[in-house]
Amino acid sequence: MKAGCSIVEKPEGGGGYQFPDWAYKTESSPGSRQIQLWHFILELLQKEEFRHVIAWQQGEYGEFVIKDPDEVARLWGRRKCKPQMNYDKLSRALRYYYNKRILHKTKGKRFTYKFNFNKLVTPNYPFINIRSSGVVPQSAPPVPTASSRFHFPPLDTHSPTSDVQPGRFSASSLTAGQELSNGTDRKAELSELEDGSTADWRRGVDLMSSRNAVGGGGIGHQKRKPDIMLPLFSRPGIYPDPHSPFAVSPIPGRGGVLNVPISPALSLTPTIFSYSPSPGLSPFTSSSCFSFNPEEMKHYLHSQACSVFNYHLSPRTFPRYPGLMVPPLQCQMHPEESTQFSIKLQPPPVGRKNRERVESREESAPVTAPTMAPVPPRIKVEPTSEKDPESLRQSAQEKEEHSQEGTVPSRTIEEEKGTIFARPEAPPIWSSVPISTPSEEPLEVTEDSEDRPSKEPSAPEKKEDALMPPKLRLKRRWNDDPEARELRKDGKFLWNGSGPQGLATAAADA
DNA sequence: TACGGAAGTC
DNA sequence: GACTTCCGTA
Repeated sequence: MKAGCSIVEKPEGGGGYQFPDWAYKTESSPGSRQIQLWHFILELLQKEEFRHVIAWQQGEYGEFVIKDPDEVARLWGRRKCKPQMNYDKLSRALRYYYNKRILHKTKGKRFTYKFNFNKLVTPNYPFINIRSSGVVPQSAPPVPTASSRFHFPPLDTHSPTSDVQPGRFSASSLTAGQELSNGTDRKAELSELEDGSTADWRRGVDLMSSRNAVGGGGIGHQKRKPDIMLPLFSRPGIYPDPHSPFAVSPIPGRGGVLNVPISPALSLTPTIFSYSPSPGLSPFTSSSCFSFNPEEMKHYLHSQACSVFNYHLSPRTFPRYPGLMVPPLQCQMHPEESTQFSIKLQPPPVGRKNRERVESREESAPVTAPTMAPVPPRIKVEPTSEKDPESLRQSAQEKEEHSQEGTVPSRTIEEEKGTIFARPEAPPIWSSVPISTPSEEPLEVTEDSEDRPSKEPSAPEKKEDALMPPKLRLKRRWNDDPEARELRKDGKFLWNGSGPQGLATAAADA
């Protein structure tokens, strides 16, 4: 930001999303030394005095209307010291956000755009918490049912260039956040699967709120960093808080660095959250918060697995953590939830070229969409993803349901076309499968597993086996191996419920 | 009004 | 990398 150009000094504490202080520092604009347009838009949206210029659209979460395009452009131009700025140019910049999926256009509505907060919040505010005590000010985008869950830490009222407040956004979270946003070629990792629509977010928040209604209150009162808790799946039972798998650490006094957001967006930067085997090598090293807590690690891995499954992410997104096994996954949501919680990830906006490409490709390579014939989930299918007949039936039913769910009215055909998921399937198969990452990517069967020695070389490699695709081979082994079956039956499976010891054992076994 | 390519700037 | 500027197209 050039000096003297700023017109929006600092967001007021009272309005709009309360992004952390550093979010408004130009340096915090990921990948840029200048304020980014979306930042600026948020700022305007947040300020009462610009309500006549730009405002949140009622009824649609994250949607805003530019009421006075020229004025917005003028403000933007002023901010950027570009007196020649006009709406045409500004909108061009906005259109660049389509591809980044930070923003998309609300079709049919003039000057109306919609934020994809998943894209904004997660990479930039990875440790923001959504707390039951949260407050969403007036100007925040309408969140029909659970606005009170959406909370950003309050802003400081002092200089925008002041440092991050300890305890608000700790160095670690900031670092992580910046690592996130500056991580290696994120574009490459931004598969279309990884995007969550704001609707997802909303649904998730709704989910949270409904859960909070029952057991709420526990999370927010804990003295901990303002982690972001993207509301998704919980694993009831182990942790006292039913709302989130990460909400409360079982270890007293530990907020839990591993309170990692599990969201479609998590996978945006899978490697960022990869935990190095040694805390010393951890990305969180610089933080005093790092703890190598096996419980949390298990929890984290578990959730990762859930995430991988539920969002059909590539298991590549799974952290490599030699020796660590993931406990049996019970990502299956509560029945009611699983029926309500339908995920529709936003596809990337299909550009002209892409549109053509997609269309031409559709015949040969069907895209996953609820309306289409059953297609393999867009996840690297691992041996573990073989389902037993029961789960197959289930997922078939689910698929049917998906196709019956019909289309969300507000979605355009184009969006619908690209809709990736109608609902995340619970991962029954993972429930018994070790997600170990010992000698490197046992999950990575699809790609290069062929060159790798299989995990159980003891099993006689039959010729037919050899001819079999690795997936099938592993499946067979999985199904046939009595030992494995036994383990499955017992539910031992490396995860024996003995906590850290189990982990240790598992690691040792591995 | 909106989209997106292309080239240029910082 | 994130725009800015220009422009052809729908």
